[in-house]
Amino acid sequence: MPPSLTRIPSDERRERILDAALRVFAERGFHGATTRELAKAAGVSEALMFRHFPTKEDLYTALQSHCCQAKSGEKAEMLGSLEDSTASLVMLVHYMMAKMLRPPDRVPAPEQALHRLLANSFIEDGAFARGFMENVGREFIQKIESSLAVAIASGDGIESPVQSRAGAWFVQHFSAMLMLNEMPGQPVVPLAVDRAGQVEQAVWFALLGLGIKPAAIRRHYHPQAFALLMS
Amino acid sequence: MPPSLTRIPSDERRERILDAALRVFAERGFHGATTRELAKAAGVSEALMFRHFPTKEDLYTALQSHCCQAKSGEKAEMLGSLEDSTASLVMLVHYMMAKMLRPPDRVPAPEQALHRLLANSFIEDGAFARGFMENVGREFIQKIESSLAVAIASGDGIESPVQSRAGAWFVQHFSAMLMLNEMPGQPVVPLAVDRAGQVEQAVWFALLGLGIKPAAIRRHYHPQAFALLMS
DNA sequence: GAGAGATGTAAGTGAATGCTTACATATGTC
DNA sequence: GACATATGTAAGCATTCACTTACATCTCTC
Repeated sequence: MPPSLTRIPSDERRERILDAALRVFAERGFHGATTRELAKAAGVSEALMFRHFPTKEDLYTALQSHCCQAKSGEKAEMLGSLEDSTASLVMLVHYMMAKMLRPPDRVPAPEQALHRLLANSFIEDGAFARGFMENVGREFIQKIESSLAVAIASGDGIESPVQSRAGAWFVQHFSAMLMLNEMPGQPVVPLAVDRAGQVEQAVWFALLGLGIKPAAIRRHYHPQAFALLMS
Repeated sequence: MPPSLTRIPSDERRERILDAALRVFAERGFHGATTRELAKAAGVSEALMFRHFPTKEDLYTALQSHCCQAKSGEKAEMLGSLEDSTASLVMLVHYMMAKMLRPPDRVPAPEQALHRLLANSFIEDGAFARGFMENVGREFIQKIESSLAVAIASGDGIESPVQSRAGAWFVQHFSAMLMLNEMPGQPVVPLAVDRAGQVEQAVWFALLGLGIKPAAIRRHYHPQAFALLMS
């Protein structure tokens, strides 16, 4: 071993390789990424990379489960401290839309890379996306679902054929597609001139779709206040 | 030239290669598809394929513009014969959702392949998806937009911050994500047990999101009748 | 029927790809 | 301090890749 390169414990090296692989796989896709690129991005030789991950495919799947574990349980505390109410529902929906409609340069690189991996999974067998949604999205969905049920019971929302569970996933799907739309450098469909108005419209669309009454939305949703709160 | 293979005019051969390439590129992605596979799927030698399309990338982009032209103007007449009204809006939204929520084995293979190409484009630079949306989705969006405006003016819909244009795209985004969700063999998020109920809920969500009043939806939307009409 | 040009293929080409081999250095243990 | 083991690399290996070359056959024109 050349003395120029620091000696590093095995598991830490493993993580560094995974971190680098996330970037490369996200940019190039599975087939587009070469093992040379992957090794170079991690700052190691191919041989060492292949010692940690016997095949390129092993690295890819290891990366996927790594992402699932890393993100899991990140915002459980925030959700736990939130009561089930119309206000919470409005809050959650605004949070989702604002997050998904961030301009691409405001999205941290690792998060963007994760999004690309997820999008790729939809085109492949969907296994990664399925696992990710189950581990990470579930609490979020459950919170929306229970808040929606309370909102309807309290008279803030109407009874409609849209069941709470399905409605919660609809909101998630809708916001995911808003993000997908912005994933290329230039958005596929340019929605509006100003981001803030865009978020506000998306929030209204989602809340109305869930059956929340316009009066209740007006009462609970103050976009500019929310924007300040979350920046 | 071996006598076993029929001689075919150049432009027809070109189309056959494109048809085969659609299948292969959709299944494997750009980097995953090899020129051998592409040629074999088209039933020609690589050399001939390269005579028609100088590089693999040329074939890919030619395929994309081929798809745009092929689909364009397909249902203009149906949309043209539709008046701007709440009924039309309900009809259009149901049509979209029913179409996007078909079980994968009921979606014709070329259409499914096109969807995969589109999804890939979102991960890449989005240029193909952008072109496709402009050429193909525009009329649809415009019809939803104008019908929505009429519905609101007639009192069937409320005035909300969601503008007609944005709302129309929201519906399109929402339905697109429903389809993406079903694109892998097994859906990423299993929404409901029965398809019909799933479509009905999606339609309600979209119409409510646009600001259509529940009473108006109930008046114009009769899922089972629509399902019969369209089968 | 002969020349021209289009349609077609078999058999490569160099370069790149995923992966291995052979070997060197560091570290912990007794 | 020497042995075992883990960390690391340089230099390939066989294969596959996108793409060419050289050549054969068909069809149209005159």
